[in-house]
Amino acid sequence: MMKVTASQIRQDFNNFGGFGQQGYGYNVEYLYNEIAKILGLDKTYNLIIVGAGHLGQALANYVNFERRGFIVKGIFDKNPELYGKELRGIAVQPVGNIERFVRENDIDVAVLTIPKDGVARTVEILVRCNIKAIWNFAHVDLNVPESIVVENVHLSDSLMKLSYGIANQ
Amino acid sequence: MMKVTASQIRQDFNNFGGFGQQGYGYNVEYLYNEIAKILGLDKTYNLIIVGAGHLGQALANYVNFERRGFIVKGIFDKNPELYGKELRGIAVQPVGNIERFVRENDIDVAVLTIPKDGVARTVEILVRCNIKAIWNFAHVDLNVPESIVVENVHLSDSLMKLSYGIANQ
DNA sequence: TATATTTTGTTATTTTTTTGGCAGATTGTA
DNA sequence: TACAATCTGCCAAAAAAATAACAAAATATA
Repeated sequence: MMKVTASQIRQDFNNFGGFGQQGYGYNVEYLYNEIAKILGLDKTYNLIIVGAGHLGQALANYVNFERRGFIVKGIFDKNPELYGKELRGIAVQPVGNIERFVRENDIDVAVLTIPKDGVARTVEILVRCNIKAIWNFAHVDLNVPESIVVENVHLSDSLMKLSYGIANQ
Repeated sequence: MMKVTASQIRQDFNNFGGFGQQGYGYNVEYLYNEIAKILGLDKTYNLIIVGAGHLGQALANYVNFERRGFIVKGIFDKNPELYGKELRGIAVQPVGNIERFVRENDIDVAVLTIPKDGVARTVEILVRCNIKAIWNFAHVDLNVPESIVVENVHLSDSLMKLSYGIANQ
């Protein structure tokens, strides 16, 4: 189903340890929980969304956040018309509040869903208040210290992969 | 800047041919266009968006589609309240219209931004009317013939990668 | 003009990843 | 109880990818 060989799955697992029992198999529930621990899904993290456009709103309503241990604490935008608008019970705030909010609410992760012109300044602020990680949906690569975890979602790249797929059957 | 060695870039290019001139270098504009051709970005494709929720709306307003040769021709949703609502000048239609629309308008690509319960039925319809490719934002893997190009954007996976990154510095 | 420098294409080497094979451990069956 | 059958962990082999090295071709410099 996953288009992966049994051998590869065993090798991959064994990079983190042995989770099964020879001759018997894997206990699926135990394995699932162990993988969750490896991925850090047993911990919870506080999160803010920067950019309350369509994508930001889609993510704010993204149910899986909680399931993965990410708790949406704040939403920010530079558009005054959105101030106070509630998404899942959380009011949109001005981006000027980010620095104080992150420091006071122990925020770990920022989701970036803003146009690229605002990215550099926003990232600077996030770095200054010691954010741990950035989930980056902006179409630029971020310039941050090594210690900050960045996970990019570059939809442009994905679209170009699709295009290549069509062009080559 | 890209954290890739010069050697690797040369190797990668040479999988598709030689684009430079020894001793002189690469003509950047020529190289850019050649890569665009390889990726199929010189052609245009007709596209529909299935699911006009926040994510669908975000993508409908996604400016880069046109730049990459993808033209949004139709938007569909099952929620009657959205019927007729215009996004970038295109009215949302009932999902029941998909089959006829795809056949009549020579649609190449479908963007799936619907909850997972509706996916199987929708994919069946898309396969039946010979869609070429699916850009899949739904949180399930699709069951389609080999000949159909599928590009998955699994945000859950990305979020778990982020989690792993934080858990391991 | 001769020589040094730069830069790509290509081949060789090294490293990494994937696959294959088998021993050890457990369950099922005659 | 003996013998298959099944399934994981681990090691070996094969394949793939990344890196290194160098020749060929162009420019820059003395």
